[in-house]
Order: sequence, then structure tokens, then C-alpha cells
Amino acid sequence: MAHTHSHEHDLIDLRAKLRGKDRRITKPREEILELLGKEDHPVTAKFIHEKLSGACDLVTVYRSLKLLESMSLVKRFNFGDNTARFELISSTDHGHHHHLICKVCRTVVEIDECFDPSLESKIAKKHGFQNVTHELEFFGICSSCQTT
Amino acid sequence: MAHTHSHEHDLIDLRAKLRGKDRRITKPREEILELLGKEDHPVTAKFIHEKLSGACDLVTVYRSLKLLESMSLVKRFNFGDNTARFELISSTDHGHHHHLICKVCRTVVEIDECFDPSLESKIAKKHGFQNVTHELEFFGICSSCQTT
DNA sequence: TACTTATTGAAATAGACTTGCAATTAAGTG
DNA sequence: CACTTAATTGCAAGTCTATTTCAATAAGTA
Repeated sequence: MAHTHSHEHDLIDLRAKLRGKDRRITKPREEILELLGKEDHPVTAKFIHEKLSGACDLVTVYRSLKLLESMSLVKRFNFGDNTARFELISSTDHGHHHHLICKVCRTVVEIDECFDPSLESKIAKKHGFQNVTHELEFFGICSSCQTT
Repeated sequence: MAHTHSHEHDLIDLRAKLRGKDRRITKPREEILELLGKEDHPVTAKFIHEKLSGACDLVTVYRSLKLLESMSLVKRFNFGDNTARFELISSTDHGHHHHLICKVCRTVVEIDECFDPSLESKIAKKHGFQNVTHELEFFGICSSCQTT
């Protein structure tokens, strides 16, 4: 999702969630969060590390992302290429949305649509599961990559 | 999906698809296909290698799976744990179905339900994509793992 | 059977991610 | 502010999945 709003809110969120948890507000964590606020699509740890160009170690990026994910500030996505991608959880959709990925050029489009939630509850009920969620991504060939 | 039918068909399929393609029918390929025919859920390359206990190298399992996938005999799934899982493509659903995975014990349930295909075509049209498909998996907590 | 070449096994390599540990630094306290 | 404590970082090393290289092997064909 495009984050056209200020990122102030995310940092305030970070501070609030860290406080009183024996966790600390550090520069890498703030920088990563700020960077994610500027991105329109999920990005890899490597990408973040390169964008931050030496501000911190790649290991710290991995560790920070894991922490931010556990605090529900960031969501992890999997586009099937053995590389985790991370996106800031927006307050509007609470991180629940999907993507349309071009199989050729890997272009990513953010998707707002989703199927009816009744399907999920139906499946949960049928198999006795609780807290059922889903991961859904679409794949196809974008207009630029179509051989006409 | 449970494969209660004979696996003969899959082997015939393999032979047919390999023939005339400068590809060979080998023991590892047949054994992997046969093993997959007996499994009810997607399995990892490592699992296959262990089940075949030394019948062939793990590298050969990876290579064979990639080949079988390219021949549309096997489908690759991703359950979000950085490990590819493979399942025989059944003739009934052409490999298109989903799973419900317990976040605690990793139990897998095969799911037949899916959302209305119109959602997919709607998304494809909206963004100018072609050949749009999707990957969808459900996650939750199974009845045994629920803390009552 | 002999030939051609796809396939295999073994070791090396690649890439994403994690872990151990000493050095650093955030944040509370006097 | 100085001091203390423990969380955090950086670096090196280690894991784990998967791929590549290349000589040896074996499938399919004449």
C-alpha cells in the first residue's frame, strides 16, 4: 500500500510498544520502520540493508524485522522465491491484503480485493480449527511482459 | 488428496511425457512418483530422500522434482517455512487445491473449497494481467492444539 | 553389442537466515 | 551527569535449503 501519510504514527507506535517490555528504541529499528513507510511493496531484508547503506549490519536487519513482526508493526510475505519480504502494517487494512506478481519481471501490484470471509469460517468450522487466517497471492503476466 | 487409485496411471503419464523429448525414464524418477502417489499431503525433498533411504542422492530428488514439476506431474507448495513441498497432481483437480495448516503442530488438511473464479478474472482484467493463478493456504490452530 | 548423451553422485557452491560471543549502547537510578 | 545493568549490535561462524560442476554411469537407439 502506498504510505502517503506521515510516518510519525509508526514511530510513536514503535515507542509505545517497546516501552515497558525490556526492549529498547534503537536507531536501526527506527530507520527500518521509516524506510518501510516509504515503500509501496514488500521488500527483502537485503534490500533494506542496501538502502540503509551501512547504517547497520544485515544481521541486525533480520533481527529487527523479526522483532517488528512480533510486535505486529510489520507483516512478512512470501512470493515463492525463498526470500521473505516485509511490509509495514497499515492501519487501514491491518496488514491483510494481497499481491499480484508478474511471473516474468516480478513486478508487484497491491490488491485490495479478497474473497468472502465466510469461506474462511466455513473451513475453520468444518475442520475444527480456530484462529484461521490465510495467505493468498496472485501470479500472472503483466501487460509489459505479454508477447502480443 | 488421498490417492486411493492405482499409481499405474502416473507412471504411464511419466513415460508418455518423457518419450520423444530426449529425456529418460529412470529409477529415481519412477520411485519418487510412486512415493508421491502414496502420500496424502505435500512432502519435502528431504522427506522423499529419507523414505527412499539411499535409493538415490538428495540432489537427484531435487532435480527430479523440478523435472516432474515442469512436466505438470507434480505441484510445488509453499507453507511459509522456507521449504518446498511437493504433491502429485491429481487428475480430478489438476493440482489446484489448498491446505489448512496447524500453526502449532503443522498438521495439514487438504481443502477442496476455493473462492469464486470471477475474483481472479476481475483482478486480471483490472491490472491488465494474463494467465492469472493464485496460491492460497489457510493457517490456524487444530482441535488437538487448542488450549481449552 | 556399441554408441551417444541424458542422468547420477559427490563435492563444492550459493543464498537466506540464525547463533555465539565480546563490545557497545539504551535507559533507569542515585 | 555519572554509574550500572542488561538489551542490542557487529562480526564470524554455522545452518539449512537448494543449485552447480564435472567425471562416472546408464538409458535409449542403431
